[in-house]
Amino acid sequence: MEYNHREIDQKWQSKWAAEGTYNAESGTDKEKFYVLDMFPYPSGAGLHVGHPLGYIASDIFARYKRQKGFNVLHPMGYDAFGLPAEQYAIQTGQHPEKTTAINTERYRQQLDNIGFGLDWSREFKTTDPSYYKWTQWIFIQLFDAWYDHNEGKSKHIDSLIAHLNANGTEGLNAAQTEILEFTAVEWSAMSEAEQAEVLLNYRLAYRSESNVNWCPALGTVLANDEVKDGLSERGGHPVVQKKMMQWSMRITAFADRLLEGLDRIDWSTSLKETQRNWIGKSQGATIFFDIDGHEGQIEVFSTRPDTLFGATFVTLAPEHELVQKVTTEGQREAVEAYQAMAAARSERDRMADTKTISGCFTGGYAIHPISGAKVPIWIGDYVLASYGSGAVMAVPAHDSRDYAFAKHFDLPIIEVVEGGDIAKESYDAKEGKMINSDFLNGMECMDAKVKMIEHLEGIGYGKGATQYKLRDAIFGRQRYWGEPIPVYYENGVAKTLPLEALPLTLPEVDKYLPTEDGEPPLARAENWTFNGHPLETTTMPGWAGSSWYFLRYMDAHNDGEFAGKASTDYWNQVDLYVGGSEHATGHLLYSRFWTKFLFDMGFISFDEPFKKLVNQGMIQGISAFVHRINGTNTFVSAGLKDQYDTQAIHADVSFLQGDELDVEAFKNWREEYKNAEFILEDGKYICSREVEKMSKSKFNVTNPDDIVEKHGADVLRMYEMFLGPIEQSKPWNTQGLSGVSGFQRKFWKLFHKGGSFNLSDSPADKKALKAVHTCIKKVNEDIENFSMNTSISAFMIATNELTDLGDNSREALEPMVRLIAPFAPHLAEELWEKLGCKGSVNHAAYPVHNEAYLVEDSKNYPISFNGKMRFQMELSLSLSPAEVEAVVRADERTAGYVGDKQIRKFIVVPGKIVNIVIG
RNA sequence: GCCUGGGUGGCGGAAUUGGUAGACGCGCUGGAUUCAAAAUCCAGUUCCCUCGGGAGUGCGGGUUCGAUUCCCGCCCCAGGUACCA
Repeated sequence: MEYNHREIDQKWQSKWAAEGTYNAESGTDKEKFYVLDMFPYPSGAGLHVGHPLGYIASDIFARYKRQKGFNVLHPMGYDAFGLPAEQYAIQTGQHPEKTTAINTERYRQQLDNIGFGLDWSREFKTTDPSYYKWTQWIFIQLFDAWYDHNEGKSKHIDSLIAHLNANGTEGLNAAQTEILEFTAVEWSAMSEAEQAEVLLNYRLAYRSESNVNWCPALGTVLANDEVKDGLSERGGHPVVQKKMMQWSMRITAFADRLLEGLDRIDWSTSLKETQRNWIGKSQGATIFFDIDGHEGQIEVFSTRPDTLFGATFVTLAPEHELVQKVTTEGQREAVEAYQAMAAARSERDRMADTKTISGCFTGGYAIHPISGAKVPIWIGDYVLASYGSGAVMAVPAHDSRDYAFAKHFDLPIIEVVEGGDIAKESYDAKEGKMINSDFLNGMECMDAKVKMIEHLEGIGYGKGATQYKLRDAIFGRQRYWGEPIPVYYENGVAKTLPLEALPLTLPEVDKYLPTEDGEPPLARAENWTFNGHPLETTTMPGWAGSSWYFLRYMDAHNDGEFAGKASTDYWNQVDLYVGGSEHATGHLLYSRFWTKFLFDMGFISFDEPFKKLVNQGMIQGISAFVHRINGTNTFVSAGLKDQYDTQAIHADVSFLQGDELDVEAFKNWREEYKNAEFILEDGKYICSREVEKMSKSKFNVTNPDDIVEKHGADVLRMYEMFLGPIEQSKPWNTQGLSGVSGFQRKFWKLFHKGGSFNLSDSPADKKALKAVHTCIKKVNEDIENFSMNTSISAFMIATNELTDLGDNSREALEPMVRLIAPFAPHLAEELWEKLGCKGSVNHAAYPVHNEAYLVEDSKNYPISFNGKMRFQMELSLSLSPAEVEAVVRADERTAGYVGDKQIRKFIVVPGKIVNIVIG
């Protein structure tokens, strides 16, 4: 009886859907388990075999947990706002909502084909107004909040207003855009507009004039994580710096907590490290230099205040506000020329070219805060205006950039930490004894750092300080296809919409492009106002909707709250989150930020969203190339291509049988190849192969639908797992499927001895039970460790052994059905039904191994003979070393001699193995 | 440059705390079955070799009775990040 995968897949998928087999239970006293996949952006290209890899792994885990008796939440939805749908809309005039609906439909079909155990009753798209109503609501909560560093948490803006009313800024320790100081009286005297302006300085969602990454080609601003190497992540267009009025999120207020939280979650070290680098905490000191002949001071930040005695000049960023003041008449022309040049260089040029040293002397001098020496003030574009105070004290002996600068402009270099050879290069290491440093001499430099900070604080010329690389996140986008920001402007003052007015839905526009005078597309909408006041025209970035979606699944249809407290308390953190590591500095950081905020405000009771995170690797495609001889329409087989001058062209992998090209199929592919000639080797045309990213444009895509159609969903599921460790990237190879397909057939045959379903009720063979329980043990361990690839091997081994033994007892085979259910749910359901068992196998208890079936008889065997002879004995696990020795002595062969050789030594590993060295 | 991860057959990849390296699968070779092919089944498959063995987990050392595993020094690959003071 053959396994008909088409019929069986169909039968169970409909049944699951009809019965809601995978819907999470409500009002249960079972322990919960929340498994989540990073929801997809439904692109027009549909899914390829790489996309479901993580979904399959999480599905196996979720099914396993369900069988272990947990109430499992495993939902799915779509992250549907974003650029591709909008760009398509710009080109075709079609509303992005329509494109999104079509793509979503396609994704759903493809996902259903694979037989995922998902709770579709909680499905939503981030573009649903019923969802983004609450994204907008969260924005309003952020607008109505500030961050109190004294208490280390976010608080409602009313508490800040109360503080300002009573004390002004006295005693205030808030996260802020710029440092403000005023009294309660001054505060009260301000107009409403002035007060609103001041409050924006503290709000967690705020509007300010700031330097942004502007992408002219896309016509929008981008967040730091959306820019790679000075180009936009999407499209690869150049990005320039520009000052603009912008909505931002004060994520920097949470920098320390975002770092600290990493210690409490189970993520990969590399991912945590990526986030730590991105946050970029440095501890050091702020140091003040008086300016020779002028009022005011230059503030610098240094992680090495211990080297202050080695500071021989000060460098300001070209844009630094003090440049104008310190520049002498004689240097003014040169300085202005340098500033102009630096301003003309784009961020990208500046980054690409870090070798060229450039700078200019201002003519002014700063006063060394301790020695009182005059040190020259330079400007140089190696100093970034946006980090720290935009000024550095240059210590060329112990900083490689300062060293290069000093060498280039012939500035003095003073060694203050022993250990390097400063004639050759700077000594940047943070170890060594201090020299040439007055009261620090002889100290270890890290001790000297502490001492110096104390000293500076004592004389009022500096204080300990911490800097972060992390910047506030730009939140507004000059685009159509995003959540409207729920803000209107009354006499120029930004105000948020009341809850009754939400959702603020996207208006209809005639075109999805900016207006002629550069306003965002929403400005095209007729009557884009609230109560007669103009509404904000920028929309939210792609990461807004994905920063809290895991909470919505807990209570997906709640119209009165983003999610009810009872639901969020029960489901709590996501226990297992599976997705790609490319979201390390975007989504995964922003959702941690929003979670901490919602926690502070008491809306949820946990402050880290994802307890355990697994990053799945990418499945690559193996592209095929044909080689066309330049200037001809003749193609030469791969083995002969070096004899010609050729160009490699992608050929569709579907034309290949192994590495051999189906020449006819290729000829019919495109008009230009119709009359192509082929130079064969051994009568075949062989293509060369290369592993690349799987992509439509490389013609190396495998569609999961085709695999499901040919081999069934279970084979696809098991093969994707069998491919290798989940975290690793690996190429897709369709050939390998036959192994898993053959396994499935063999497994099915175990239950169909003699052609029809046939199990014996006699007791199982002892060896069969051993094979089954070995498999149970291995699979349980593998799933817990998330290494499902070796589970498939374990299934294959057990199946081969059972086939060889010819055992078809119910006792041995019934547990195998429950065991394989998470991997091959359709197969398992079918067999479960044939076994006459009640209910879905997906709710049947997961098998637990019985140690008694696994015990080996102890045995002795020689492992090698190499000058000395060694015996290795496997003994009972419970023996002490002394007992082991007794056993060995009792053994005839080891009673002092083995043959004519005397025992030299026992090496006893307690509890397991004894080695006996003989010689 | 810095941080993180990783180098095992023709390929994907296995190897508790150090204990017979190469499980499982693909591919390949030979055989059975077949008019033939596909499918299926059986046997073999790390490399070298004089068929008795010898070498072998990126390279060079070390610890150990014993190292893919632990330590030291290199090389290479992948990802992240980059004038962040």
